[in-house]
Amino acid sequence: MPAQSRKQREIAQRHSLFLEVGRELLHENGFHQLSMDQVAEQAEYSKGTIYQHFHCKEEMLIQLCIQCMQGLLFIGEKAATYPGSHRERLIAFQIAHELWLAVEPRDLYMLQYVNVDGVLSKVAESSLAEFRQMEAKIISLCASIFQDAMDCGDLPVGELNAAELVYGVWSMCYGGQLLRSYETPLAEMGVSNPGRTLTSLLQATLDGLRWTPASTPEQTDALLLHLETEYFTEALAQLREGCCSTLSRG
Amino acid sequence: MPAQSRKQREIAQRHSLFLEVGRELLHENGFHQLSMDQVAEQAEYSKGTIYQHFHCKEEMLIQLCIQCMQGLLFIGEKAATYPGSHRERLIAFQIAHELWLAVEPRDLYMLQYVNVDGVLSKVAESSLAEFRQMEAKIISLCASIFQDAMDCGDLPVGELNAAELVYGVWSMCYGGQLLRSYETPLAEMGVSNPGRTLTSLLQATLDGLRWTPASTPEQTDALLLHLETEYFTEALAQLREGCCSTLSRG
DNA sequence: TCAATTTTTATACGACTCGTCATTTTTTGA
DNA sequence: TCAAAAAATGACGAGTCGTATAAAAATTGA
Repeated sequence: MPAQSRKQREIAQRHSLFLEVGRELLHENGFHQLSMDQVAEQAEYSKGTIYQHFHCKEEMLIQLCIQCMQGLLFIGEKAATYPGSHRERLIAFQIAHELWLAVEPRDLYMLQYVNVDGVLSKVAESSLAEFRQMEAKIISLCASIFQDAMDCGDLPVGELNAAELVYGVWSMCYGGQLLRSYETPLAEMGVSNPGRTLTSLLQATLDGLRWTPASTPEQTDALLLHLETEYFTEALAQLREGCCSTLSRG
Repeated sequence: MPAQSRKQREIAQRHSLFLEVGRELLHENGFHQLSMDQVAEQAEYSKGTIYQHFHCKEEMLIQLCIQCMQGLLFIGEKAATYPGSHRERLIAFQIAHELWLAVEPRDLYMLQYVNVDGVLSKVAESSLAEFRQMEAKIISLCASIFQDAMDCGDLPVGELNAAELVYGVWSMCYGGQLLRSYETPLAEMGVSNPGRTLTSLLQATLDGLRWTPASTPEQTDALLLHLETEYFTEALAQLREGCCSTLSRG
């Protein structure tokens, strides 16, 4: 007895197809301009069929976001198990975030859409729960790095607890990526490499928190090089493949 | 000869009325749900008249954003002239940002809407120019604090230039406020006072950058108290008034 | 094999929105 | 007062979402 019948497999495949088409159209035109009729046409199914899979446009969006966050969680887990100091793990986590977004920068828009205009109030309860769960997992993954560093004494316990530190780092990463996605001319301002800027600033913050050992620019450069060209390459390749294979082409 | 004729004054007043009505409806329902028919009805004018003032919905949004940023610039200038150390000025700048948003938290949504869905590509060129100019002014205001601190030796010149430091701080403030505006349960996570968390983290970052004198939690508390209950009170009152007086009631 | 039943797909439709433009109303100036 | 100019109006076309009904296809059972 197969785990899924032929019919069920077909339905699941269609679901993936719709998501993939939706993702592409969303990237091209934005959420507001995304039309369900267009998705139907492009996927070569009727609108009624689409609405059997997603009871509203917002539901489609949140499912795309969940996919998106699964990718982030995947590479975040890789970062959290980096074989090095706790400090290196935290930097790896930030870099993971950077690299993940670099795979498909337009995904960032999805995460913005989903948080405005009452989108979350329209989606299915189960989808919202899954979304929140993904969020919580990523947060706790990051928090565990801080907590471990405190437990082993690398990071002295100060004013802020692990959750607060996560909030701060997350703010900086997320805000930094949003600002880059906006059309504000950062380069003209004098910010030539925003990702590297955030890493340096994060290192400064960790120094300020008295996280030992302190950082040097040379060490940071070496770590970044290693992470970007070696440690994460396989995970990134999987991520890229995962992105496209949701269509289950071929 | 009056600077403006009666007619011109009437038109300007109507313009303000439309913006005010638009702002309220935007706050209530979000940008996508904001209907120009509704604005027309609420303002007791016809839609055609509205469209004489704003050639599209997006144009209305960006004008609201410009108003919004004028408020931020106003209180930011107050922060940048805080009579204290450069370091205190920078903290004042962050607090100004916090207090400004506290006056009308829903304004943050506007600043998000305007940066997605190709809104900026639909607005009048002059509006976009004004928007960018406001942005640039706020950025350079913040950059000047960093630059002054470097010039006088309080902040050693390191890896990052003033613009890059602004980018980092701005990322943290903006990202932090967005995360708060989302419905993610920060309090449950363990972040009881996000604003204070960011200030502490900013202080840690400045410590890490070797900005002298170093901070202590007690000094920070005292500074915050002074800023929130004394230094900014008048500016905030003006901001609140400005918010409502755009309608030019009475 | 073939009719009855169930499931799946397609599409016409109502309700709503944006932005336009011909028509109506108001204002201006002789 | 009254004609010309300016401004305000709202019906309209085009396009969207989500639904509900009709058509088609697949499955069943004899």
